[in-house]
Amino acid sequence: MATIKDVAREASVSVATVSRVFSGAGVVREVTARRVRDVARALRYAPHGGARSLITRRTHTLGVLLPDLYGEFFSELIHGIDVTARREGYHILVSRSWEGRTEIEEAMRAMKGRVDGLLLMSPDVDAESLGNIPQGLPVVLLCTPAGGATVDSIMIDNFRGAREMVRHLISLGHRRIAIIKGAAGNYDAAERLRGYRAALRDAGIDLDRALERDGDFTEAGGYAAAAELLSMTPRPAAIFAANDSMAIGALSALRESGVRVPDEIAVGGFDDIPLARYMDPPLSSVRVAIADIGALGVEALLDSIMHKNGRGPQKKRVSTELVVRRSTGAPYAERPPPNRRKGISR
Amino acid sequence: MATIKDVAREASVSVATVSRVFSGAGVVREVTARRVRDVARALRYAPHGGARSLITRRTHTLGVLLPDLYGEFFSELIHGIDVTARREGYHILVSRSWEGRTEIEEAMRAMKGRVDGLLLMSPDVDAESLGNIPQGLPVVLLCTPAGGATVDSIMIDNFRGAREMVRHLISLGHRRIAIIKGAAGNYDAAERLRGYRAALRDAGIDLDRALERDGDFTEAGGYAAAAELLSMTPRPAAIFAANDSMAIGALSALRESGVRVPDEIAVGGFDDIPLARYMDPPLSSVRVAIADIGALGVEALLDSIMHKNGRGPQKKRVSTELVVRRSTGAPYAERPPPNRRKGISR
DNA sequence: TTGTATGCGTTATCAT
DNA sequence: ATGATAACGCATACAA
Repeated sequence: MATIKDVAREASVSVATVSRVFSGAGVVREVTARRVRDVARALRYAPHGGARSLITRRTHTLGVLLPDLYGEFFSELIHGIDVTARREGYHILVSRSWEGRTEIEEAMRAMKGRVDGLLLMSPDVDAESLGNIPQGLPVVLLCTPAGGATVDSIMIDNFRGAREMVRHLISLGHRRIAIIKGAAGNYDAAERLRGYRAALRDAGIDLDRALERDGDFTEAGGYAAAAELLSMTPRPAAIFAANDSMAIGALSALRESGVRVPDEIAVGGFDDIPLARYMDPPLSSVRVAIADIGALGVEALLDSIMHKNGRGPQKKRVSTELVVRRSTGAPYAERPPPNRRKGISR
Repeated sequence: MATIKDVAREASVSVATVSRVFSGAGVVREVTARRVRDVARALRYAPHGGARSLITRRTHTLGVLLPDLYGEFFSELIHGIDVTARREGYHILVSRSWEGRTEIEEAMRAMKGRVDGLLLMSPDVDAESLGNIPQGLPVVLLCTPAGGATVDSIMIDNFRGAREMVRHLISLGHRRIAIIKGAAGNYDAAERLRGYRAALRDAGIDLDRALERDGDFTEAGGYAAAAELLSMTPRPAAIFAANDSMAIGALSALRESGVRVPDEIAVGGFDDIPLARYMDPPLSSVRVAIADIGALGVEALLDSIMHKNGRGPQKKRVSTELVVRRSTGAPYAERPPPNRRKGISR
């Protein structure tokens, strides 16, 4: 593995000159630079990133710690991160965070000296573990309640989104509106529940705890909760699921019971994953600009890296948009337009 | 940002001792180790990964160069890579490869000294650009035709998969079977076309170039190609799309024209993306264990990293499995079972 | 325009 | 069991 010394020797120059050729800094006579480059190519030399960053104190890499990498949400999120980071000349070092605080802190430490900053999303992180981050490592939290910690964060406007969906359900004339809640202890889930309740209260509808069913963000959970709701008398007139996966599970349960959607029961979800518009009937949902979360996170992190000296913690919030489809009675069938996204094979 | 020296000074030991405590190598008296760890915690010290790898010559990081990060295919692929890498104690440094050879080579050089090996997937790479990789950097190719290059590679068994799907179509009694081809110049696409032709030839059916339509792996492309096929007389009895996205586009076109599937025209896809079973009718496809591609790639790469000295290039091939659903006349409706995958929100 | 020398934070070698 | 010190590969201040 050729080093800068090998190139210097072969090209009959000093290592400083080789360095200048590759780093772009300083001035080198064109003919010299040319000779250096030729030798480098012949030797298949490339500067050693680790060594370089040791002295420049810049890795041009962003650490990304996520709870999982699976499914459409994370695909979209990573895409948003990647595009933005890339535009600024940064690579991304991805890692799923491990379970529990200890492991997350370990993962964060492992990134020390390999990244210039950290994008962190984890249900298990709190202010105290944030206090254990290697000092001087900028961090931006993604969809992670800051818990009083003084770091930047990007959140989804869950409250407004949920409230808007439930208001929409109310505007359709429904009053017995059920919710299938998200995972217990989850921040987004709690906020969506809060939005649901606020909408009902604003409309002067009494809250009914029997209409608030537990869920876990999975299809199976939505299926089970919907089955329970069907056995109630009177049945709810509408169901708001705290995410689309659960709404899809609920749709399955309703279909199996022969309940027509939206005629007998209206169903709304949250997130607007691509699958939503393919459902039968197409699922109304609350669209979240997931990629924006990543993009905003990167921007905040880069900003934090540049202006290390305090700039108070910045909290940003990505907004949502109600998407009405047939499952809540949109008058016309929405035909999924041909999707311009590239196919799976490349 | 505390360094090993700071810790050594505060704990009244030498840097060597601190190093031993954190690297686990060598022996340190328990009481000493304890003192060192306490000081380290107080100083929020963590070893600097870059400096460490400079001398150990190990980064415990795998570079992943992909053409894109978008959609279900890459989500699944990265997941497979991540799980396997993680199990072996490796992080992954992800980057979309840039357009064209020059940029890819640049991206590969940028990884020098930051990763122990490279997982590379790119339509633009050839034997020559592989020759420009920083010397001594192990590489494994993913779904990338090796072009005579002497490196490890993991491929999909496109040929067998396509042949099996077309044989299935033939077994249904169809003889006029059309194909919507994948992107021009794409290796997987070419292999799937080859499988299609082989199946027809084996059955003694003459090839008809008019039944081989151009496609590009997108829904829109599938839609357009299907529309063209519908205008032919006589119409084809079945359509094999070289991936599911195009099959989904084709399904849209058929539905708009009021053509019943599978009664009037049968439709099969390739890849078996999650969406396939949600189609109406559910789409028959060729399942590819995408995550396995990533897993096998990581294993091959790790093996290559360990046994640097030649071991000839290894070529592996992940197999496929025909999944018959209603779009090619599976007798009963397959109801999507509740999906246990986690929801989009976490 | 180019070369020399120093240091980045760590581990490894060799003493003690 | 612990310490002193030389690498690791590179960038940069300073000298020439």
